[in-house]
Amino acid sequence: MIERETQQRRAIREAFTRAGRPLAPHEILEEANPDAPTLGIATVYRNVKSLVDEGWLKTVELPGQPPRYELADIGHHHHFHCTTCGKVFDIEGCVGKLGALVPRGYELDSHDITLYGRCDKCAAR
Amino acid sequence: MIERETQQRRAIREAFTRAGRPLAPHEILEEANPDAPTLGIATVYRNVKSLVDEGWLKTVELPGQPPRYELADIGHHHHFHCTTCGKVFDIEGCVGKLGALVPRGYELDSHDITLYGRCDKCAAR
DNA sequence: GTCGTTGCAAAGCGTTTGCAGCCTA
DNA sequence: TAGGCTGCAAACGCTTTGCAACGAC
Repeated sequence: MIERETQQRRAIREAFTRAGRPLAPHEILEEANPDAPTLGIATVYRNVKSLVDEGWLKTVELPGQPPRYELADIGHHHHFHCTTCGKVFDIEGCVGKLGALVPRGYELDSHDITLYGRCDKCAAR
Repeated sequence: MIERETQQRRAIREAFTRAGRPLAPHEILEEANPDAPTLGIATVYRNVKSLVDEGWLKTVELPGQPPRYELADIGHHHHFHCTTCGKVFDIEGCVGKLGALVPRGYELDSHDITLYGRCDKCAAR
């Protein structure tokens, strides 16, 4: 599908490896700006889509938020959404016994957990 | 703010008490159609907004989904999203020890848990 | 009869698509 | 050089807003 490694595509990849947290399309644009000042939002959307298709990125959906994306090679984890700065951070670990919550007759496949509060930088202020 | 109890507003209220689950705007339109066949989507949005403002409804945000709404007077709970029929159901109970997941320096305020799978009707097929 | 509310249509906003020119291979 | 990729602008789908007509009080 994607066959060429362009400046723009490289800048988008580096934005993710540098950030180390899930990025929304407009955050990608900002993060990649030093490497690719003329990068357009349409190019961000197109490259993100192909990077997800080829398994380099995965989609991170949080309640009430536009989709973000992060490197696909990190394992099962959840997310912390800072309500002050708006950034999203990865959280390690998971809780057990979610199956106990499911009503009789329902079949559980997977789950999402989102934590809300203040990140270390925002809490320190 | 809202001063009049119109046919449309009554139909929207009844849609929620009848459904007993979170409803998205288009689901409200369908559910209220028997009571208010000419109901317009703009009216749904305006009434939902005012019902949230006055505390009769609350917003239910699920990952990757448009906002839904449900009666505000039900307590803390989470949601089950059926990946077959697309409907959302309330789940009672909650897990503990989420605080243990939070990194040092972060402050936890609240959380969302979303379960995915098949509801009883879809699982029975 | 007043004036808040409704329904339509236009405006917004974020995302996707069409197309001519650019640039990687 | 060829053809995939980019950037702009138009198209889209969902939500919000403007406005004239309607209807609750």
